[in-house]
Amino acid sequence: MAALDLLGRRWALRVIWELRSEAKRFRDLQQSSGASPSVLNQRLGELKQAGLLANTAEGYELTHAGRALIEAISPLHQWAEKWAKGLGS
Amino acid sequence: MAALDLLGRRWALRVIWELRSEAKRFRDLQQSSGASPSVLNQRLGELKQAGLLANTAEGYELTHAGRALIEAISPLHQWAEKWAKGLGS
DNA sequence: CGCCGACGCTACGAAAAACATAGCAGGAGA
DNA sequence: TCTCCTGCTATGTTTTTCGTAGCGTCGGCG
Repeated sequence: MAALDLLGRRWALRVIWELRSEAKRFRDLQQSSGASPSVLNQRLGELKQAGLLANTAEGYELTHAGRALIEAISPLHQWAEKWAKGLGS
Repeated sequence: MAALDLLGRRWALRVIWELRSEAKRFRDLQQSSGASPSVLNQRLGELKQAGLLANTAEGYELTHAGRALIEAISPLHQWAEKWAKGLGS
């Protein structure tokens, strides 16, 4: 899983996740994710170079590869929800 | 995705991944993952508390919840392989 | 008993990553 | 020109991770 080197970095998966349904602007990503601008910019650069997202006129949005990643993450998301509920028990 | 707070930390997913097929000892995990003992111990504590793994007589191994996570990660793994190949093009 | 190795883990200082905050440069509109 | 929004950078501080060394315990084995 070499992809973990990229996606394991802080905010990387989070940014992808934030863009799952719509394009967002730099400052919006900053707010909704909570990352500081320097790191956010760094991650955006890395993810852009990895071909997962692109900066369009509407802001940052996922590429085809990025949307494929979202689908691959979907089971993980479902697991996360179940797991979060189970923590209280 | 609150689970990202836990799994997004460095080595967290990696440790889970290393345990996917068999139990491993502390030092083995250290070697195969590459994490330093202090962080590894920290992550192991967090993951243990999260109920994803346990320290048995055979070493660290995944719990039921941990194995469920592995299954949830599986599509991500497949995506990662395709993506890694596509980077060269 | 004493010695040895493997075990999980901790301590320590150094390096790297992420932090919060302030501010820059460019473009659009009034 | 003035103002606002855009993406982004600069700075100094805090947090995280790193690399290495070493501790305490336990089970064999002589």
